[in-house]
Amino acid sequence: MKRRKSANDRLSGRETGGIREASSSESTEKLALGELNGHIGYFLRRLQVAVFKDFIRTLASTRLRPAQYSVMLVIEHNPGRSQAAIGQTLNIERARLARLLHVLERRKWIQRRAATGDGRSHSLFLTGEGAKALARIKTLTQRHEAQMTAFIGAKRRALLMDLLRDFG
Amino acid sequence: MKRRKSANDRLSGRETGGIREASSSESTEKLALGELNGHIGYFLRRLQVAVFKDFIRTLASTRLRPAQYSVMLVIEHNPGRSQAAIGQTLNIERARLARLLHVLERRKWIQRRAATGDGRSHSLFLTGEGAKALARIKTLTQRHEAQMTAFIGAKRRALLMDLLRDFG
DNA sequence: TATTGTTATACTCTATAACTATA
DNA sequence: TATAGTTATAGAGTATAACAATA
Repeated sequence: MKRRKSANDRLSGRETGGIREASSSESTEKLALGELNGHIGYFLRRLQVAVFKDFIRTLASTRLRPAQYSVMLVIEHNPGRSQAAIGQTLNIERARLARLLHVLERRKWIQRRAATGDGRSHSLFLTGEGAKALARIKTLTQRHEAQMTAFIGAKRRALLMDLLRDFG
Repeated sequence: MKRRKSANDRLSGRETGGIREASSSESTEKLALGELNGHIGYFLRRLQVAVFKDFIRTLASTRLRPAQYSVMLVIEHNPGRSQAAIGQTLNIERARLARLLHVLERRKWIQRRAATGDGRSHSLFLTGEGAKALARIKTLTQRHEAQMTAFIGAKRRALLMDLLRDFG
């Protein structure tokens, strides 16, 4: 296979805007990985952590976590749906989603209304303030995604997306 | 691109040995993801979580977490190295690695010895018991990886490995 | 009985800071 | 001063269990 030497260079922060900020003094000796080389989970995890770190750093000013962002997006695109539906879509456990929504509610970015027809359900909506905040947030997440495309390489990223989408 | 319908079927547990155990009664309605469709981090995370869940389930009898497994492997393949070297290799923060090693030490699977030449360092080794346990553990992780190959598809897995290895 | 949402507990993981002992 | 390792704390994410209200 073709191995892009530049990928590891960028990972190490040896180029501009690298993900890790390894100082040149720090001895970055890498040991043998053994059977880890045969585990796809290991490599999936490494890249996922790097991508999430960039997301969190790029969105730091908003104090919005990846999971919170995904919930706001799904509410925006599916207004009025229940917590159960959101949780099933994003694989977020209902207990965790309840607390996550409380945080977003405290920031006045989302709103719960009594669901028509089922007294147990809440219908979820973005507030006007939440929609405005999300628009601003999207300019940051677009910047994040552009950084990831530069980091991974446009072609490699497209290939990965095609391979990964099936499992979303 | 070719979209393997069977991938989502397996994800939903509709085939034998599926990853999720969605009962057929449970309404698995998926909502629109919006801009999430353009974020590679989202899809990386989904698959990584699925793979780690299978790892944890397959190794449940050993109560060994993915991070602990990776540390034991790197110690096995690099006996006598310091905690700093292990941590740098696996991107595990030193404070976290210290506690993780205490757990493995309490199970008598690893051993710290005073490093020759630097009084600050510990040299890390597997114990005989640890090496034996790791051999047994590897039969389980091989089973896990075989399950992942069946889940992802051998060809797709190979393509992913090639694309992801660059960032490890 | 089952589902929706809530609260609570426990454990893992990540990120820091402060500390010691050595270099 | 800097590094290796330790301890502690705080927050996020995950996994359960128990509960009230409703279906």
